[in-house]
Amino acid sequence: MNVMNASPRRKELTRLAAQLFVQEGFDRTTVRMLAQEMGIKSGSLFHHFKDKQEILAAVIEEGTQNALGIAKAALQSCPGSAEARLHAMARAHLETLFADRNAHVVALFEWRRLDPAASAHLSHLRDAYEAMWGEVIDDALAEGLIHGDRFLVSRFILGALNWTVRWYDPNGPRTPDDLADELVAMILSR
Amino acid sequence: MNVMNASPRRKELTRLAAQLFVQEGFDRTTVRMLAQEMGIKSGSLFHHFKDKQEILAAVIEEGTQNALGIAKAALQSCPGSAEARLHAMARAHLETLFADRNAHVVALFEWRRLDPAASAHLSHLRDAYEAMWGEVIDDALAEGLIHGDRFLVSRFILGALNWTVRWYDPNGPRTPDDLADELVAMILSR
DNA sequence: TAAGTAACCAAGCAAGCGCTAGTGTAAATG
DNA sequence: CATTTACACTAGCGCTTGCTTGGTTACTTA
Repeated sequence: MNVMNASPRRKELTRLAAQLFVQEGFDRTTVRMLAQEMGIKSGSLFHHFKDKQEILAAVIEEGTQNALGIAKAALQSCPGSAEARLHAMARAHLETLFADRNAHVVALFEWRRLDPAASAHLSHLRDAYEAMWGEVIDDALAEGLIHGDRFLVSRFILGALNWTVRWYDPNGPRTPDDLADELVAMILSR
Repeated sequence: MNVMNASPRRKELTRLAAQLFVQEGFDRTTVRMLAQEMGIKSGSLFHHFKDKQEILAAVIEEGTQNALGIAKAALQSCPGSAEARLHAMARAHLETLFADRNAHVVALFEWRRLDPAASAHLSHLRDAYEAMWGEVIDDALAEGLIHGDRFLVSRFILGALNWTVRWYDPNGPRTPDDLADELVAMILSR
């Protein structure tokens, strides 16, 4: 059953589940499909995960933890100006968004399928991540780099960034960093 | 069966369906739930709609048609500057987004559940809507109101606007127009 | 070498799914 | 008055769902 472990096997199964959840949506993904993708039979799945819900929670937790880690690293290695930190956060956001694209798409669009217990637990992770954004945006506002309402600016920026998963093509001419820089340039007061 | 009619009865059923699709998601909404919400038995549902897919298509078509109508009206009654048209489009977008919030949430987050035929048909409507945005943004770029890549700017703006359905509280202190104005202010080059 | 454990499988259950068939009835239409 | 149309009903078919059961296999450790 392995309630909260992170064996390599389970990590790999989680990765495959994320892929299927994106392709089909959580509800339409059956345990039989998941098992087939993993090369096992559907019964065996329940050795690794308590139930289907736990697979969803594992996928979302994985993505959110990675986002937190990358954002922290980005800010730590960037003690510069508020403008530099704004750039760094935007880049970090898109970096993790496309490095773990499947997990993040699931987190963004299948969150509501979580049962209340899992949702409550994962909300804390997400809140911690958004709090980091809040600080960076506060500093940018304080320095006059951008103008507007603290809350609205945060939501608009995160909305524009998150929505990229719906249209960004990694095989196109632009890198995620290009997107981040262009968005920051667009909102900076000049 | 009523393949493509728009009787008042059917419109009301579509509205109720949109509400349930938002609450539960399309896949988890059963025909029995839909029927109960409509005050009829599940079998009777198939007198109004050919199948469950058609209900989804009706919901999305309703929302998209309204968006098109409102945007056209907004631009027609606003032959002013590019800046005024930008404001008008942003306001129109949020106006329809929250006037028909359920339908638009379904359109934004359940689009992939459409079968290919319905998706192809509705894509044209959506493309027509996005083309209107494209023109307004082109004009704003030409006049130097905003700067950046035509494609990216469009995506960022629509992303920020669409994402509002995930956090906007109509009982809060802000009106949709407030949001639209604040977003436009944020991206205008000053 | 014996015990323990992680990983897996075949089979299947109870519940729920979308949808169909066939029927009844009241109002609109010729 | 006869017919059609719109809308609703009951009953259930055929299938899929998440999950369980009872057991086997392969590897690690004492």
